[in-house]
Amino acid sequence: MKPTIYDVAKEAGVSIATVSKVINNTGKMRDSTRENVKEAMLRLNYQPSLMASALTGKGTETLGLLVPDISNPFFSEMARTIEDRAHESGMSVIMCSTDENPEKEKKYLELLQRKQVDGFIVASSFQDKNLLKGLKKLRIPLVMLTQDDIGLDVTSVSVDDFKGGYEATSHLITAGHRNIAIIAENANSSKMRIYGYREAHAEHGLICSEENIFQTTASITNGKECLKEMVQKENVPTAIFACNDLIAIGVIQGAKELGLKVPEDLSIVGFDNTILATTTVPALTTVAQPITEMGNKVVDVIIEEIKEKNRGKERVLFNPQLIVRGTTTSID
Amino acid sequence: MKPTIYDVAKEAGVSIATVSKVINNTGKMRDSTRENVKEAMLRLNYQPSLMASALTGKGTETLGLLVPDISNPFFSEMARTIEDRAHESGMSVIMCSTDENPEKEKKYLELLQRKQVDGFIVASSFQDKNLLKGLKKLRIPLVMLTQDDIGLDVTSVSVDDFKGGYEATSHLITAGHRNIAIIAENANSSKMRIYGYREAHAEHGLICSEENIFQTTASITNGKECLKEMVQKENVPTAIFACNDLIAIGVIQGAKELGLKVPEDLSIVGFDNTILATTTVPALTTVAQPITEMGNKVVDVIIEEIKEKNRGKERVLFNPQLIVRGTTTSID
DNA sequence: ATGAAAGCGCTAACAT
DNA sequence: ATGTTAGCGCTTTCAT
Repeated sequence: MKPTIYDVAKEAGVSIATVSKVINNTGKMRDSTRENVKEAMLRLNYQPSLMASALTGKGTETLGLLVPDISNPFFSEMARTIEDRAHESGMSVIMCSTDENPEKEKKYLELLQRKQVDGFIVASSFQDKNLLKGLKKLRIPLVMLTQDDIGLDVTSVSVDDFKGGYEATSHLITAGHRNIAIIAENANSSKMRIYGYREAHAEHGLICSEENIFQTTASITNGKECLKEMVQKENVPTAIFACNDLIAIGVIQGAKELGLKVPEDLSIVGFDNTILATTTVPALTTVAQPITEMGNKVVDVIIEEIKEKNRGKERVLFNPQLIVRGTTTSID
Repeated sequence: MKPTIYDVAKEAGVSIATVSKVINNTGKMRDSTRENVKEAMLRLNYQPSLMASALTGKGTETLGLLVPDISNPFFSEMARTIEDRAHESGMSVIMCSTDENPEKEKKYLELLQRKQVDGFIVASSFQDKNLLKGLKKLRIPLVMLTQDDIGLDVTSVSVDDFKGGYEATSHLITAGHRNIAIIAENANSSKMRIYGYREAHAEHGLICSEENIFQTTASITNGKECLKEMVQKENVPTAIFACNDLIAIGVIQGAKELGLKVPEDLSIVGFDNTILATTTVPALTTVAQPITEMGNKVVDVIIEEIKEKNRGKERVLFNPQLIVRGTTTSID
């Protein structure tokens, strides 16, 4: 059997209370006692049970991370930095992929609550905001990542989507493009990117046709489909701003299949700057989210909230950065 | 406060034992009682605490997954299928990236033990086998994924690396290549792939020069470096078998920088068939691991082991499949 | 400085 | 069919 606090107490010839104190580094006692107990722990290879201590009201030292899909490079890269930062504070992370499916969202949220995670990080899109309200009501720490909801009074860490959309589009407009399509996701972040897209047009005195605004869910296939749809409608833009790298790659591949040259016939800008943006040829011009900074920040923030339950809610906005690579060029 | 089993008992007018029985669907009781209790649970929005039940000896319904790096698409894709399959059995997954660093391996192993995970899945390379032996000694369920160690009597799920290496190399040899380099990882799986590479040479009556065998760790940069090294040594092969997609992509990019045309000047075969293999141009010829099947299997197996602790250890081998795409061509 | 004991929310053996 | 009760391994208050 694994040794318990009782075994250690016996081994060290003290009471379990004393052992508990050395485990938690609390209370006062003779140095020799402390050493004595420590040695006993070592001898028995004792590991305090987190279950038991969690039961007494202490935390589980576990974070719940809800993402749409961990196999999407954007989220796996984000997850990696979250994992590392969390471990620095002795926290581990349980990850769940929701597929943006409200049933799964509910299921995982409940599951993680039963596991008594100390806090939740909810990334990019959560369909059922009421579930989140439920968490708030129970005063369970929650931070939203890469999304924020005006209706929900919750701390959030995201990139400035408006600015990102604006810069991507401006880049294209400046390069001479006048017929620019945008392929967005059905997410709040995309909504802001669309506004940025509009703003860029407005600022240059251009009007943007509603027909150039497409919505889909993030995947290579859908990106490809979208482009084909444009071609069928015989309204092929000279440039496309895809609201994430996955879609952008779909567009690149679709272009290839359709015999369109990138960037000569079609310029493409992505969003996220995942590893995928560096593996295409030509490499993808994209709007980078500072994934590492954001991941670190979101962990810092959730840990803060766990420590002092009702802190003022902040909304942290990071700056996106346009990274010009090979998929965009000027025309005329 | 969150309702406890006592609250439910009071609400339903029964004892906590009865409530416990309906939670676990055990014991016998009047249907009306069961219904009555269920309604009480609903009314209070009661969620049984997994902490408490874990403390009484039941499992935590949590799996520990150790991978080298969750941000590597191969592992994130694998993690995704593991997560899904685990959830089907009501298990969640805590993921940890070890970076193949023995310190981290140790740290995470201990951490997860303290969290009392019901079992471990250890993927691709674990430096310190002794740690694993420790687990075995404590009779903690453990399954190795994408690696197996002859010395360790442990269940494993992997792809047939020998066969994979053999097929990748045969494909190249059949295409007329005679100077084929292999870039391997410092892992056991790569060892078998190298043997497959040798076997293919032998079978065709070819000798393979030791100078053509390179070892590195998986990353795009390292792939690039390796190719440059070859060029410096002025021994540029006509084909390279990279032991994973990441390295293969590095080689592709390196080739581009060096002015080598793929596949005309240099054929390249990867391994894994991750999403990355589909985003390069030309798309990467690679050896596919059946990620979904493997992920499902490894979960099934670990759950079996959790159920009946000492089962016969099995070694499951999946078939790799060569997927010919654009980075290989015949010469002469 | 150290220890005794109550309790955290649950399970399971044993009573009733 | 239902309830009583003794743990599970730990924290924490209150004594000593």
